[in-house]
Amino acid sequence: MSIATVSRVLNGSDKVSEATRKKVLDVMEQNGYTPNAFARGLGLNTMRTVGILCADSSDIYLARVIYLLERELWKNSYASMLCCTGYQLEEKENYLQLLLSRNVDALILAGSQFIEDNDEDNAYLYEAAKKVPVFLLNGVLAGSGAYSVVCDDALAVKEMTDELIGLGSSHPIFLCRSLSYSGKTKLSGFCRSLAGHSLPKEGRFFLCPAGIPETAGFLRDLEAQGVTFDACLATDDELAAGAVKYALSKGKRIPEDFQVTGYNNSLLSVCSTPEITTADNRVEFLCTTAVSLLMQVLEGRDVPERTMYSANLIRRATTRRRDEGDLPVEPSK
Amino acid sequence: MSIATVSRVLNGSDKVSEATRKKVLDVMEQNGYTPNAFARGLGLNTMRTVGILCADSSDIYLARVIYLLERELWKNSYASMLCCTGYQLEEKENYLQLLLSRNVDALILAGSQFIEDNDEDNAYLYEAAKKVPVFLLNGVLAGSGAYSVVCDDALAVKEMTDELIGLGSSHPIFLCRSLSYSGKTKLSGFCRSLAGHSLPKEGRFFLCPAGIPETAGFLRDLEAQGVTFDACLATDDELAAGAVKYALSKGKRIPEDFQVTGYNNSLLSVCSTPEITTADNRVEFLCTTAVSLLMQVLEGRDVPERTMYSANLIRRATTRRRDEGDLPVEPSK
DNA sequence: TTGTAGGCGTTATCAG
DNA sequence: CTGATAACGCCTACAA
Repeated sequence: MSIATVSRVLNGSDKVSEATRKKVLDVMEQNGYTPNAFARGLGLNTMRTVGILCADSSDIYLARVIYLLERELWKNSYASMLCCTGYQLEEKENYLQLLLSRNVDALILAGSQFIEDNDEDNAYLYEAAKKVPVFLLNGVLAGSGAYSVVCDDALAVKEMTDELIGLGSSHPIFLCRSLSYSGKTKLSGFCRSLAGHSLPKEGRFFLCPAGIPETAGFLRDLEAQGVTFDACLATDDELAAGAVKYALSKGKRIPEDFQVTGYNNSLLSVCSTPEITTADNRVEFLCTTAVSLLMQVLEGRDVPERTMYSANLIRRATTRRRDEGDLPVEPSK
Repeated sequence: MSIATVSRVLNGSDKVSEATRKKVLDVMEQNGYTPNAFARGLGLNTMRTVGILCADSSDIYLARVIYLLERELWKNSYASMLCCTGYQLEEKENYLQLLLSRNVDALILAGSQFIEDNDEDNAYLYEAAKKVPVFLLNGVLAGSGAYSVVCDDALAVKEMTDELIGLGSSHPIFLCRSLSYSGKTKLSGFCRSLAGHSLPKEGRFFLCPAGIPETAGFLRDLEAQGVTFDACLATDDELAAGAVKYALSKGKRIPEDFQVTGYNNSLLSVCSTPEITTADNRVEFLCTTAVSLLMQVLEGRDVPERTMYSANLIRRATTRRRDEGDLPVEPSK
């Protein structure tokens, strides 16, 4: 019963007789032996760990992404190292360095906050991608070497805008929290729709501070400043909830006087009253796909560097109805 | 410039001349050298990593806990290994084993789902606590060896119940998702209040399925079954939001006909209309305290095994007012 | 099928 | 202050 034999048992080698295997396992059990992970890592050059980066895991959407990623990785016997970077570029770089210095097997960047406008600022991502597989969720890196899985947000927003306009809105506005990759993508969908309806896009989109009451206040200010709007397309459900609060506070009827759409089909969309029409961007699909692709990459297989899928429109009470045949839909949470 | 010197530079030893230190750093820079974390771990017997266990990181409350813990640990240069165990005992044990087998420096169990009724089922926690410091957030282990930081939920719920009754409710009910440690604690506060007002507690508390529409449906069923209630104390804001939906669907006026309180002061409490009266259990305080204590334990210092703090009542629109002097309060998110 | 021995990349303990 | 050198605990040819 040498050290080597123990190692073989540990690694499930088939070159061990059933008898000794059992004996080894017994002894391990009795002595409460746990192999040293570091030494193991040294030898195998991996600890089966992937680093997950996100700006803020307390965001209701990202929280769900994190959860699903972790569960999926665990199924493949990978552990997850979570890093909440915040929104500062420098912090993101620091965290990424940390992860790399810990020899993670791969990186998953959750959320579109990781793509900077200035491509130079993405250099560290390119560098990282040379060392380990890097997966971007809802973000695309130009030259790449990294993999990305993205939802076709532009299309979804375009369709939503088309629908709002079709339902009678003549002055829709677009509200987003920041012009991140996803913010810009969604905005492009909004603009495409406006263009298709020969509506001007100038002065129709706004950056809005975070928070539900803040958003409501922001819209009240907008109205006070003389901006006309009869519908609001928000880039997430929280903003949309704020828009709903705005309408309620001004005595506007939803959806008769004012229509609202959110994004993500989160709990907030059904917590709000009236319940919010939103886009379900299928987080579950996003996460299982990403992890599945990642596993393939780690096995050395070739996978497409970019996969895109589309969102589903969930019609609820903040938009008008053309017909009444629809069934109620559950939030994705 | 031997290997030993490099090591010393890496570990910031003071026994290196400034000249050679600089030279080493230069060479490291040029060759893009990154020390091997596993070998490092082998030598130091730590990788400065703590394992965070939670049942479901997509829960709006736990998500915030996770976020705050990670940030706080990172400030102390510890990385976080996240494990979402779900609610099955077996999975919890598996995850805990995984973490232990990876030689984490400590464990943090976030949420009260980790304390089982049958103390035998907590054996694995006691075992774990013998190997590394174990911190329980919102949960207490009887004999211990583990540390716990808990909010005095019983008191908070008692006060809320007292207040509802004082404001005219004669038939309050208590709604919770499960009889976890925290569920039971809150329930005890509820019962204490009822007893204080000579109200019977029999048939006044209920286990309610998850989900906002489900909760609303549950209350409608309850009413249909002939249960009388004019106020609902929910153990979290999601349940409370469901209760609000119930009242709206039945045309009850809030708070005149029906009062509601939530718990956690989460985004849901202000997303709902009307906004929900809730208890702020100060997650931030919880997390910073826990990590700070953990750091002390890791430094070998003695810290109390149990620290308790109290929640703040946040009065909003789902409960009646005695006086009107209060100021609006922001959610803790 | 099993045991032996070298190597993995650091840290830490000694001498110099 | 610096340089050998023995751990650290496991993995993996290679030998038996």
